[in-house]
Amino acid sequence: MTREHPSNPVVLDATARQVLQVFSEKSTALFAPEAPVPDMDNCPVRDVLARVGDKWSLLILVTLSQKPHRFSALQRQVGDISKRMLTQSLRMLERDGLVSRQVFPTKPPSVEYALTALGEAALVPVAALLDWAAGAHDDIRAARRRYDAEAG
Amino acid sequence: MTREHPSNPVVLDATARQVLQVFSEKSTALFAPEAPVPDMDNCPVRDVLARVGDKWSLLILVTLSQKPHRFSALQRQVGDISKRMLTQSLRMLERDGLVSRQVFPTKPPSVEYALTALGEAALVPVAALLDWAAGAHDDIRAARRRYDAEAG
DNA sequence: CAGGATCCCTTTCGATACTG
DNA sequence: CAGTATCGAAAGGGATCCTG
Repeated sequence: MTREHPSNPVVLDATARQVLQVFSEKSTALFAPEAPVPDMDNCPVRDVLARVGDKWSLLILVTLSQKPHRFSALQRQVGDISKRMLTQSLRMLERDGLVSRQVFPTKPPSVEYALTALGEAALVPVAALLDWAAGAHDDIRAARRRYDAEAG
Repeated sequence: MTREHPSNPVVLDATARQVLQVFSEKSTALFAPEAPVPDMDNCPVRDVLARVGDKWSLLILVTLSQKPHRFSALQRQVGDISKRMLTQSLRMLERDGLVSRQVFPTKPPSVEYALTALGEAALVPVAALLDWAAGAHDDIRAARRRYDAEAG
């Protein structure tokens, strides 16, 4: 955060402009100096990308899209996630309103996690991205082999 | 990777099944035992998610979608990225065939980076995700306020 | 059962200095 | 200009132990 930024903003189309503005921490480098710097709590793109990009959130969401799960069942389903990370990931997802948490005061207690409507909606564009990724797999692997082959 | 996995696979629909299979390192916990364990080089979803989720790749792709950029111009546009991370990110994107790199043997040398067709195609589902994120921003922030308000 | 707290190792990434 | 090399701080994340 210490580097200097020359003021040479270029013309970006509206979509990319918005995307960059909400995404970049230092978007002032890309826009007029008087534009307000979006703080991190104000950046939905970084928020969403952080969830999508982290190790477990997406896997949890997809698992919950099948049906609601209790904590332990969720851990078994996801596979090799630790209780620590499962708890932590669920808290973030719950805080963002993507997952609901319902406690049943039985003995011993049971807690059921489920997708909210917002969580289900989130999976729509995510699924599209995953589909693209699956489709582009061959191309990516081919490019990778070419790259590694020359001057490896 | 040391935890044990009971063999209680559940029924998942085909899409989620594929997503989970390519995504989860321990997908054997979710599928039949005889299913081949996808190695990491064979997992396009993790690959793509790693690019989408990391700190700079997406910003670089969006910047390049405007027009090809030289190294220094790209660094200025992105904002507060270090040369180290810019180089590293570009190498990964180039290796995956999303970005092309062309060297002009001038003095001093100049290098131009541009999106490939694959890179442009990748931005389509990514843009959809970003659009959703922008649209869901208010809902997410509202949920967050509610969560933080109660028992903060 | 559903976590919280703690420890510690690994990876990530920024800063800095140097090179063809 | 376009990188490479090295270092250290910070974050991510697993293992383990403890609790209502």
